[in-house]
Amino acid sequence: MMSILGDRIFARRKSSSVHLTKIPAPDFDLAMTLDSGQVFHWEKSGHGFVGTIGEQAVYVEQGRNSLLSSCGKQLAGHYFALDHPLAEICASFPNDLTMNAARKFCRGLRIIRQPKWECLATFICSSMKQVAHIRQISKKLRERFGEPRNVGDWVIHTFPSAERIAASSENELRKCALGYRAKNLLATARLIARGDVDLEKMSILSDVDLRARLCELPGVGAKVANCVMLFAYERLRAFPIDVWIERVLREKYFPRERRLNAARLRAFTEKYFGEHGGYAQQYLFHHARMSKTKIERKSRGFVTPSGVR
DNA sequence: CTCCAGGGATGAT
DNA sequence: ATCATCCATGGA
Repeated sequence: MMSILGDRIFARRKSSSVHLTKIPAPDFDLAMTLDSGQVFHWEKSGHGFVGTIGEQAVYVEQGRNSLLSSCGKQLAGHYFALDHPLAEICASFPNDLTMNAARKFCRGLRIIRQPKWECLATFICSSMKQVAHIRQISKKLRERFGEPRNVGDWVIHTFPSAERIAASSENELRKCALGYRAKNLLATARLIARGDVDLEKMSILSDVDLRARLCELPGVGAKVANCVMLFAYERLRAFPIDVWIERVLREKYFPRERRLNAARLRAFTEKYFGEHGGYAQQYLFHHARMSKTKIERKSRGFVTPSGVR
């Protein structure tokens, strides 16, 4: 109760005490981008969000056709991919009812450029977890193992390095609500900390080779590999298929179609959604997720009270 | 309370 | 090569 009130006052003071630079950003929706399930650590604060870009703490806020940022234009512009030709990208999506609805709903959503280790580690923790849970895990990892940084009156934490995680223990990681994922995160962190795997050098690999190399890491399968390729390696063709996307594909693109395995779904998505398939996937994912939670909220008011039984 | 979640590794057909 | 099970956790 006290902390909630304190946070609000804090936020207002912070947003007025930090100097913001204005970056032209037509066709950009900050809130949609940060709430679309591609990045999990940004927190609402005042009229904007507080988070980290790499090692730096940053406050960002939506402006009129612009992005207001406490950090340099270069850093924020690159992170939020303001240079992506969004109109062209959206125009490359297939022209069908499902895709058109998602494209309209997600206007201004951009695939951002995340640090590779941070993105990989977060998605290793994402398996069989709801977005809200992933946010909690990310926060706990940062608060326990990351380094504090200041922005305005706020203190937030960087995402811990692979070396720091590697120096931890499975038991310690499990305190961050990781469950069985702790072992995988620790094993992958150790491979990277030891130098057996160099995420930066893997940038030169082709899509096929990069995916294969990522899948060699403990806790990384096709889905997580595609997320990391899309969100950290700027492979805009990578098409992660999770439970939400699979549901959309089956219901909208293969209604009443038995015998649909992972291989056939993958073959379809690769040829149908094209060179920016990852972008299309993110639009479909966010639209489906927002639509369902809205329906659930709406129907809840009409449901008979629980406890009747 | 039950249900389910941005899955992956493993072992059985 | 496909398919079934198990794995921890907590918000809805």
